[in-house]
Amino acid sequence: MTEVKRTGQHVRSRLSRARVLQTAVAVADQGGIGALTIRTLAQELGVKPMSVYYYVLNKEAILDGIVDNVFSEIVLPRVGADWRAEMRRRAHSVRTVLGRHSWAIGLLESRPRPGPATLRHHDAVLGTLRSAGFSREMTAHAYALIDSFSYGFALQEASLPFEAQHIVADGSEPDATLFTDDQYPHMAAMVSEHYVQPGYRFSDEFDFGLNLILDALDATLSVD
Amino acid sequence: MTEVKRTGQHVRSRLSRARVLQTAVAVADQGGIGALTIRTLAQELGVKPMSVYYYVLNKEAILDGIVDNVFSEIVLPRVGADWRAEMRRRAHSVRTVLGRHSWAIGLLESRPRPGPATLRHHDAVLGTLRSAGFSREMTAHAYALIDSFSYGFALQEASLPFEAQHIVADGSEPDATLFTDDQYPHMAAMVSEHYVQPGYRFSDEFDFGLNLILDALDATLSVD
DNA sequence: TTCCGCTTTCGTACTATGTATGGTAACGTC
DNA sequence: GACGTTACCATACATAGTACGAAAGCGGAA
Repeated sequence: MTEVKRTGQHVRSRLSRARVLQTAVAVADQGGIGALTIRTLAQELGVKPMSVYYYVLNKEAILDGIVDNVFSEIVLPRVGADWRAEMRRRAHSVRTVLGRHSWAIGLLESRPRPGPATLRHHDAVLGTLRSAGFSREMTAHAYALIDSFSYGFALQEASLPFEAQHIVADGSEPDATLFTDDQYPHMAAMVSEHYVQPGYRFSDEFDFGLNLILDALDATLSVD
Repeated sequence: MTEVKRTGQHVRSRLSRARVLQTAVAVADQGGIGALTIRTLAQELGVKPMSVYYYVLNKEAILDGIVDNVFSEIVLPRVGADWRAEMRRRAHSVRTVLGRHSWAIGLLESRPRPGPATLRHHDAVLGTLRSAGFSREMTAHAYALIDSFSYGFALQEASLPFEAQHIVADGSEPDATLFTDDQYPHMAAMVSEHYVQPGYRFSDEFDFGLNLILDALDATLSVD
């Protein structure tokens, strides 16, 4: 199970906080956050359960840690560069990363203590907006708005009841009964006439919303 | 503990799916979602643990159910009425309700099967937008945008690291070290010069973002 | 009243999980 | 080689969800 080690030299498989967190992310990615238990984590690490407690205080600390790990995957906007391009790049990164680790979205609500990567991230966003000429007030506005949209979009994507896959892959219409139901006429109409239409992908809504927001924010800059 | 019952008449405390879910919401509101266990729930219902399984398939079903219960608290937009007023009213309701039951935000990600209240809700939103004159395409855009913002804002509020309470009530500055740190200069500046300033409340950002979004959506209507 | 069958509630017990407590093994240093 | 420090682990306990099947309450039929 463990690796060979030579005099004073560990060849591999040395535990560390970083390895614990990385592996925890991998486990959650694979089986959802519910699959992340101390025991599965230890197994994946090739180690016995109690060993992980040498590197982490408790499971809560692991959750805090992996959320911060996820944040570290998000691309940092470059302070001083064109703010729209940077904000767009970052927003797309948020969506991609939170899509890859959708369990992290659910963890956000209940984790009020940000880690270093999270702070570094926020710092870069604020810096980019400020250096673009936004006032402190407008920076706060823009920051809350862009993040709300990005997180909320990721949250919606994670909980989508119908996905292209379902609809296409599933021979039988998926819960069509639910939507075709007369109880929800507008929904039924939108689903049949728009959402399930060939070209439609919910993910495309991201760019629409983001552009609308960035345009409107941009407008406040030139007025100012 | 249980109530008196007369011949054929139960005076109170009869279990039911509705009562189970209501109580579950109450328990989660009080102690967080972590406090919601079958045993605490049963206790609160004045019943033994296994009794709740007569009304619910399993704990997952309870979680699905309470999320739908939360949605039922959100005010429905009135189809046909002034869409901006209705959307604003609904968005505020979303924020209020999700603020009251912030554990529900974390549950959303992982619960792709909406309940009846949720569907009714979405139906009303879609109907309101459609009857306001938005095309199907624009309705889909607007719907995704408004909801992303609302959910995301609630999510951010739930995970705010600094709250007026903390800052005011806590004699000792709360983790001021974190923010004053030179590592995060822009953040430190924004915190000290804006966020902790007397008049500032994060919750006010909601109206800014919402107005910006509604204005921009409105503009597409008149152009059309 | 007694019996019966249905609905509702519960007792017991098994498995999984987080983790407290205190080992034990490995390793660098003298 | 002895020893303190670091890294890992064995055991055990409290708490979780819930399978399984029994019991208790009820309305009506006999």
